[in-house]
Amino acid sequence: MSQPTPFPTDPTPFVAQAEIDSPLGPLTALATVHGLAGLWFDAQAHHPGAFDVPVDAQHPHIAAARNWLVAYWSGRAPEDIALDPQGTPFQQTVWRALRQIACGHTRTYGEVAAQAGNPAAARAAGAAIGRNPLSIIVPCHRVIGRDGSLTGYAGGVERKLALLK
Amino acid sequence: MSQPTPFPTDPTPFVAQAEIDSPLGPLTALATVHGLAGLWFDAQAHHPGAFDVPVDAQHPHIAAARNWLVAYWSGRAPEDIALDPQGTPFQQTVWRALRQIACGHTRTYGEVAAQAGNPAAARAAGAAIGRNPLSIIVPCHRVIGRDGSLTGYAGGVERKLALLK
DNA sequence: GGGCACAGGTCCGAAAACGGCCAGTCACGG
DNA sequence: CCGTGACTGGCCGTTTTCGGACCTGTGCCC
Repeated sequence: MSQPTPFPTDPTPFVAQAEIDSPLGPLTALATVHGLAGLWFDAQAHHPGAFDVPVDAQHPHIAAARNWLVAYWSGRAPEDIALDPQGTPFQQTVWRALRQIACGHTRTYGEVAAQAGNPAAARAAGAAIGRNPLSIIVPCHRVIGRDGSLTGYAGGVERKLALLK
Repeated sequence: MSQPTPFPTDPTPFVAQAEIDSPLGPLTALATVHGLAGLWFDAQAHHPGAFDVPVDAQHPHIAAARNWLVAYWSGRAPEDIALDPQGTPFQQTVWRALRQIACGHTRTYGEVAAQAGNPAAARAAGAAIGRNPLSIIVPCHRVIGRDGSLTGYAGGVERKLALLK
């Protein structure tokens, strides 16, 4: 195993990475053969650090991510792209639930937990959301506290607010 | 929860306890509605301490244990009795494996671990064996080191040796 | 060439700690 | 009489830490 491996066990190896600029700061994209595996703001919380993976800005999944972001920032509806985030089964379930939150809507942590199968796991859901490897694309920023507070965002609450614009 | 609860979570409550004498010293027996849950030498290692459970030497499962022991000490083959030890899944598996060691035979910790599903978990098996709540009945004393050494016994190595007679 | 003693090493569960939560209280001020 | 805010105590999956009834290799002594 050569990578810093931010994930417990690592079923699918990473094959390419690249930097992508954005209005909110530079992003690092990471891909497996199956799809986009990561998209982090540089220096955000839970940033997995540097990867021992070749830089390839032309890799299909990374190019797709760039196109997705271009559309997103320009206000158009991005097309679905192949995603392959690595995580525990529970985390996968939570992230899948997040993708179903339509643009412009919000959800509470408890609701996300319920949709993930366990209404009582709100706190665990919060932890899973915090570990979301696909910033922006998986809209973890659309989850807020039951009382309406933002409560937190790995990329910084100010970014969370900006994304909810 | 009123008991000292030696077990992580306590699925089945205890319903009766009693003292039983033996050639190797007094034993404390503990029962759930499903069967015998504990049989400890007094003052042995990992002894769970006193229980807030009524003393009932006539309880069916405890009486069965007493009969079992009488047969055992007299050299006869005891009949199977209902057991209900409380523990983690891994521990249950290990204890089940122990029961399959025939009288007069021995097994190494590694072999027990293998039978429990993970050949590399010899050390963890040792820990599980040490927590065996059913002294004598579950023959944890028939497990020895790969090199033949006794290596340990919660009730004291001298008892382990005596039981292997 | 055995046999024994002895340290490392490593590995695995179990137990404890950790949050991007939530509901239930209680004490205050409007 | 409500609304608000601080505080409390559970909840739950993950992560980290810990401890051990092991095992294997080495070195020394017959």
